[in-house]
Amino acid sequence: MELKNKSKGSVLEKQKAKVDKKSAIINSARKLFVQNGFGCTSMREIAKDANVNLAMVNYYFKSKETLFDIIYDEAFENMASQFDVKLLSGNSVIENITNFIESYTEGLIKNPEVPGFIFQEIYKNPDVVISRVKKSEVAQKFRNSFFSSIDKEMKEGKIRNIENPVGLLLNIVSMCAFPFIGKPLVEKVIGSEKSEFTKTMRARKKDITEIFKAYLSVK
Amino acid sequence: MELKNKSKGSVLEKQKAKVDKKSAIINSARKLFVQNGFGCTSMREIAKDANVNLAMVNYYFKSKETLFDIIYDEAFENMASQFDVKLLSGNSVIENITNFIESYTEGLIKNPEVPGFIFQEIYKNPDVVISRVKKSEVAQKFRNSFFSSIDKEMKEGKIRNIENPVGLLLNIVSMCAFPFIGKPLVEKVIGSEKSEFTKTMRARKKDITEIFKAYLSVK
DNA sequence: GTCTATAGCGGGATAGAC
DNA sequence: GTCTATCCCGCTATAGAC
Repeated sequence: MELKNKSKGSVLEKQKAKVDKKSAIINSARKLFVQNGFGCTSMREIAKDANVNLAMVNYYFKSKETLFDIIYDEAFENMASQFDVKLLSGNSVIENITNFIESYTEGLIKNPEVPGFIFQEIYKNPDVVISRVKKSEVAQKFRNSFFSSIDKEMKEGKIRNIENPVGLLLNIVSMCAFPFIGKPLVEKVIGSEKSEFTKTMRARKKDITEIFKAYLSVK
Repeated sequence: MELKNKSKGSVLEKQKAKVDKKSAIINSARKLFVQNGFGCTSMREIAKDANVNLAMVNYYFKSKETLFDIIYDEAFENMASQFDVKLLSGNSVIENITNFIESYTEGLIKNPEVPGFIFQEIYKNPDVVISRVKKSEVAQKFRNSFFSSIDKEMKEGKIRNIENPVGLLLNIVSMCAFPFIGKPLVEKVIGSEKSEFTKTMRARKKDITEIFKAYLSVK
């Protein structure tokens, strides 16, 4: 009779197993939390999806909240990493806007489920999102560059008069992010092709940039 | 000794109580479903909030799903009722867009929680939303009017060339609806004043209209 | 119609053997 | 580290007394 042999491996094998299980849990948690939100995802589901014993999930991550926070943090990291030096190299309002739309859209294409995920949880804790954005150095630098370039070019008469620069930024973000929040819906409307969504979002970059170019150029 | 007297009223009183309880349940259900979504709202919470025995909720509404469907339907009705004849009276692209932004924004101001609510549940069942929009007669008529006016004015050279009219409509909807989906966030950013949000959203109507006027006029 | 009580399930978390 | 078994809780829904 052969007995269960699972705990007979070397120390090295155990460590490897540890890493594998941890990341398997993370992967399943990400998938399920993003899909169904915090409230509609159970630890049992996560364990099953990760092919791991339920007790292991609590062993590695202490609680459901802890695990969720890791996934939520990760989502922000993924988006933030998209905003790099390129974003800060704009020398005019139009350049700033063009760079932003480019970076933001490509970030969303790489993480299409992130906005929906973040907004799903926004109602419970809006402050988490705000503090995250405030912490981001790139976001701060971009804001400063964006608003001061608007100020400057308005005085020079290069662009139209903008009464509410924050509103302008909100409008740009709206156009970029909205289709991703409503992705399941937009996909249905566009058609069944899988790659179609990405293609459409990529094409939108030009359109959105064009809209704001036209708007700003009217004096 | 005075006994409990609750079931001693006349038939008329009972009917009144029935209506009161029913609507109390509906009101609490709306509040909680909209706030927390289907998964994170319990029948116990609803009953407690409505000051009604738990069994009564099932007695009147059979199941949680049934109750939720009523609230979801209601949300669509509220938005749809906003799109009336005014919306269909546009004789040009600009008029159509102006009317749409006006109607849609005012509808959202009256039901600010609706977009967040609908989007919260979109991931589970996008088809529900699509079939609802397709059913709406006003929406269909507006679409036809909108697209044919674009076609006409493009040929006449009155507006710029629009390669993707659906995308244009998506952009308009994006700008109008996005701040409402992120309302808790936007409110924090704008400031603590309660009426400030509505004021800001109302002011945006002019800005958004202006953006598309500028965009369309560039040949 | 109204309530209490409870069936029956699934949730998060942990104790304790190995 | 790993697993089983279990605690204790809250959930939806309903049976059944009044």
